Amino acid sequence: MAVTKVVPEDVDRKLSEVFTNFGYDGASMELLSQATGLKKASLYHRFPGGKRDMAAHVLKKVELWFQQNVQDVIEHENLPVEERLEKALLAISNLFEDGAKNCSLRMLSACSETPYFQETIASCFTILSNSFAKVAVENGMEESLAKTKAQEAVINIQGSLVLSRAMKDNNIFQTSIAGIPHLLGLS
Amino acid sequence: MAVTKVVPEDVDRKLSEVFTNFGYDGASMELLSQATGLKKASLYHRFPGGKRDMAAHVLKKVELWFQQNVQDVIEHENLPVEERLEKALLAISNLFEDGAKNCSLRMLSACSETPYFQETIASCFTILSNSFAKVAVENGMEESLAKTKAQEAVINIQGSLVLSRAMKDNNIFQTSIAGIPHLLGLS
DNA sequence: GTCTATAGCTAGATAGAC
DNA sequence: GTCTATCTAGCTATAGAC
Repeated sequence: MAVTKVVPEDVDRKLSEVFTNFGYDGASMELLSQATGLKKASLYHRFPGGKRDMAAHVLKKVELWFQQNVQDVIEHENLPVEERLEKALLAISNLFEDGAKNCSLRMLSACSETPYFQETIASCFTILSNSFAKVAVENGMEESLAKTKAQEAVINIQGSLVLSRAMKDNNIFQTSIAGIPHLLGLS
Repeated sequence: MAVTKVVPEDVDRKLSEVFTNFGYDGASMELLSQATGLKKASLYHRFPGGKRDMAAHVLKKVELWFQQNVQDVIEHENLPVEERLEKALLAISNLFEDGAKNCSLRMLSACSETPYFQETIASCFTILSNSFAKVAVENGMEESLAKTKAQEAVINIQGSLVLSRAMKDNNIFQTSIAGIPHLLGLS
């Protein structure tokens, strides 16, 4: 019998880590089992659809994270617009560990099961882009330009993460994040 | 017996396609065999180190491609600087099929074998970045700013490819490519 | 240099005890 | 709800004929 209970949030976090570090095909049931501390049969009990269910579940959690830590912060927090943006960007920096961690969205957006994940992945990018656009508009930028600049900000995050890890230089990511307020017309 | 000879260039291209579409772990020997038309034992004859050798070989070809189609074009072609940049950007657009195709560098930069590929992948990004910087400097931009802008251009290419495929909208990639001359101080 | 055949292993997935 | 034990299919890789 298990002496320590397995907390669901810990399981979610570990599953996310394995998918993010190894990709969908690289994340074997064995790795997922070792990381969570749950035997394979237990994982299948929680996720009857197997790996695909686990990855879909992880992505739904990521979507929720972006809603809470980016969208809600920018739309509903009682702070000046530049501080709401800073708070969201800080959360994003922490999520990606200043450029040291891969993006789960990207890691799961190019595998054989991607069609099952595509909608949630696109939703995450849309949340991010719409939130950035809201900041720019609130600061006086014209709406269609704001949408363009917001998409550029999302592109900068993804692109700089790719390069940071390929070049082993987290400054690339950090510089890109630091440039987003200016890109959106702030400061 | 084989009626048609297997041309090495075709094998290289097919190997690249499978790794680019499925990633390293998703590219099974069976898929690689079917795509090239060579049986598994024949692939091992050509690449004694197996999949790792194949991926490393593919990446060396990609590096050569960037040297010939970007670096050499920008450094040695007898054309005005803006036309050399346009030519290189057109080659890049074709390489990624206007945003419809994944980037092999990115697909191979996050798997268990990545340490063996890291140097070549970083070299490709460096070639691209240095070439863009050269364009900007040639056009009068101060050198350290040129380096920053060139890196932004590479980030835009990678990031827009990620987003284009996640959002199923090739315009994202095409718009990013179209913005690179301006980013580097041209037009 | 390409093939057929197969070894040896690990993958994802399930049965059934507790 | 977690476990041990196990199945089958697929994987990487090799042996040896032609």
